[in-house]
Amino acid sequence: MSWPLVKLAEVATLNPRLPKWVNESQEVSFLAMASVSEEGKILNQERRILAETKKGFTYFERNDVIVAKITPCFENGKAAFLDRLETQVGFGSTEFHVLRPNSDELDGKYLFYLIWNIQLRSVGERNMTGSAGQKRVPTSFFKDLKIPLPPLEEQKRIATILGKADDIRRKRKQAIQLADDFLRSVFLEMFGDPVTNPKGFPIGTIRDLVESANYGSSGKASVELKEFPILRMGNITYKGHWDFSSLKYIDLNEKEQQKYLVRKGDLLFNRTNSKDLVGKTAVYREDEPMAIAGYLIRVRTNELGNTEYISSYLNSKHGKQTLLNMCKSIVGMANINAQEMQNIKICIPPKALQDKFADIVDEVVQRTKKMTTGEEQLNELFSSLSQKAFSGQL
DNA sequence: AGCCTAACCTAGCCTTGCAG
DNA sequence: CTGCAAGGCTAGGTTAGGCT
Repeated sequence: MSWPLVKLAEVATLNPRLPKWVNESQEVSFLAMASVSEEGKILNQERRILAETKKGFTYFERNDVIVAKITPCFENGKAAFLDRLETQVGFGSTEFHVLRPNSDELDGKYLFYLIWNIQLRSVGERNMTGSAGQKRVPTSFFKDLKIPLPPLEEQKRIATILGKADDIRRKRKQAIQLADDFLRSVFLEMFGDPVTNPKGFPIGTIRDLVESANYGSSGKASVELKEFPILRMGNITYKGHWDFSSLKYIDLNEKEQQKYLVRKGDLLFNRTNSKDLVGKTAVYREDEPMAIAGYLIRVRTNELGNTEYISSYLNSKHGKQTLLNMCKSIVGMANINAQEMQNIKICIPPKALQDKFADIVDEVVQRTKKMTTGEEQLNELFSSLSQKAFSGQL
């Protein structure tokens, strides 16, 4: 059975105008673009008095659906169903479209999942208008959008099923976060707080643990497929994880391969970035070799150190603070060179203890990897579930 | 006249290439 | 090796011009 297709404009109001009854002294929730997550959630609701809200901001109400219109927020899935809006009336970025379902015909949560599904598939992309760098989805896209419209009760059923699938997906994400927290507490338990060094380990510098610290290749990275993927600063996340989603490539001769390839267990350090992001650190844990760009430093340890220990140290709260303090008084951009990085003070626990910690990290990482692939499968499941739901096969 | 939208502008941050 | 300038990208602010 497939549902009748109806123009969205017939069952919802698009970008409604501010009604007269709204009072200037009234308190409203304010949602900037950044307060809506790509998971379709509201992150924080700022409270403002309406009179202080500058003219031109977008008006919406509780139970509306808002969708980012500007690229890339649209493609990234910035949208939300405002059932938890803390005030009846809200304002937000001008880059939102507001969709207000007619309550007797269209369920808000159903509409949200429908729109979100379209967003994540970027069906709207070809309808975007504007200059190359600044594209937006025009209102006409939503006005003319034909949506499948089952009876209200059926819409609610579909929204509930999709909501549950979405919850499972989110819980999986939380589990991955928990693994992170777990490793942090294992670190603390094994080595103590690095500030107070309660276990009385000898204190040295990272240099004491390092065999070599080399810069990467300054060769130009190419989007086209070449012999080796090349890791750039964006591939290391702030938390010290890997994001291989946008790789570039490079060819290397034999000599360069020695210098610029990373292997399992190498530590990588981002030496140039903004103040907050300089010093992003992660351990490379893949089997196949990759190259590194010039603004990354490849660190290999000697018989006293394990890269997992150093990485966890630099990714700890204290480590992050240390890095931040090192690049003080530099505006806009910060550098920490290979020497300065090796000057960082660190406790030196026995190698066996560091190795034991690395084994635990390894085990947790392997398990998390399985969960991450599970996460991808869940994303696909959710996606195909949505397809089925909206075509009347659920 | 007032409203709305597409187009344009900009600040601030992030990346990258490259000179010394 | 290293620091830095240039340029790109994103979110969000402003404006011109068309429509009612």
